[in-house]
Amino acid sequence: MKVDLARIRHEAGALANRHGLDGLSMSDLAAALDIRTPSLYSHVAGVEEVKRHLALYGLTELEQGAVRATVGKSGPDAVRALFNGYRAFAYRNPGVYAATIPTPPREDTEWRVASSRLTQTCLAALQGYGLKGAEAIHALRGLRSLVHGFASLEAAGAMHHTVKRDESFAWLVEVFLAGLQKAAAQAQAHKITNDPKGTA
Amino acid sequence: MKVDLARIRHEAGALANRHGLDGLSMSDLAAALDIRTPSLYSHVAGVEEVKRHLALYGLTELEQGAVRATVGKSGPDAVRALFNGYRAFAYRNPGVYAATIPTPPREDTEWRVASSRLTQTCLAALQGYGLKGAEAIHALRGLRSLVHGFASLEAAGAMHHTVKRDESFAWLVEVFLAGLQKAAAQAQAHKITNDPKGTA
DNA sequence: ATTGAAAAACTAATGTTATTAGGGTAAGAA
DNA sequence: TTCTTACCCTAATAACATTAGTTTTTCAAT
Repeated sequence: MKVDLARIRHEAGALANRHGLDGLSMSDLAAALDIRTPSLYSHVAGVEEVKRHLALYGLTELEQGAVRATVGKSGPDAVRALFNGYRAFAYRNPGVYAATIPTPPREDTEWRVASSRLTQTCLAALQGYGLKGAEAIHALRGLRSLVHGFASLEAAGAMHHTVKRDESFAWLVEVFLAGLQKAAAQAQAHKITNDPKGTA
Repeated sequence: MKVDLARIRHEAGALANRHGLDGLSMSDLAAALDIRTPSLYSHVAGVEEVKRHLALYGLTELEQGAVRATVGKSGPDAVRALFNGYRAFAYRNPGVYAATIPTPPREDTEWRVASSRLTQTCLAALQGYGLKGAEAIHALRGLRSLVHGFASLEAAGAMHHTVKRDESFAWLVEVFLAGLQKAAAQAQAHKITNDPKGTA
């Protein structure tokens, strides 16, 4: 069968999901594509580039999923939907998800763009809370820390009681939303205090 | 110089912190100890066992740090101190910290004990909120997800604006505490509703 | 249809790492 | 002092990534 980038990405993703991102090898990938290992180098420069393609794919999927999940929603509903979609993707594609974590190198514009698109979409989902400047960054980082932490502990097998994992995630999301609410209210109060007529 | 387990652990930790846990190799470790690679096998069974020792060390440090940080504190103060200590350790020892994440195999009692000791200490720090059953587990998982998520994104270089990282972490901790507070209050309310005289 | 260049496959070789096998040395207990 | 054990060594094997160099396939232009 024809070997192209799409198929490489697909098989690499499947392998990474099965054996872990670190367990992904050029040998296994070549075998899955039914060619010899060195032949892979006609298509990709090396294992790093394979992982880079996985990262691009994962970031795009996450971003599109986030858009689909949050469209037409706002406030807590949007954030909840974002959380659930994000976690579901990470849970179903642990290897691909892991590839999205490293920070792209400065010179890799394509990767950086994909990464920042996801960031923008997450920020958009938080819009309803009206957080400004540093607060918005804090919220964004909090959101990412929360999903990433939960998803990677889940993937590491740290959470035994299968039944309650969804419940725990939902609980944590609500905790976050409550805190977010409070932060938004305080920010609002400050603004009114400092600029009562909202003319700033 | 004499080679023993303590020195192996020490050098392995240093290497893992410098080059990442995955970058830790038997070759580098042997070189750091000034012996040939195969000689390492007189002391440890392989790279897996080296990582296991790192995990044991990391779990112990985290637990002792948590105890030291929270002693004499309760409620939000205890949880805040736990968060800060946990993150500080992960930040200063990214390689060792990464070793503490995988779930120990069923048969490895020592590792499992170290792991569950840390869990118990975290639970103890949350005691003040009086959460019962599933709620307590949710809170515990939430706490771990937050620190782990934040610490590993931080280690991955995901958070650029250096200045504000501490601020973001503090913000996230406060969000969690606010949510915890609310959850505790609701749990209390339910208890009173269902068993007004508290005789259950 | 034929040819000629580019793409993509192959074999062979190099270097790195983990690990095992087997042999020598030095230190400490009998 | 001798013997045993612990610890070091060299040599060898196997898995992997990658490079070099060659052949085959493909496909577009004649």
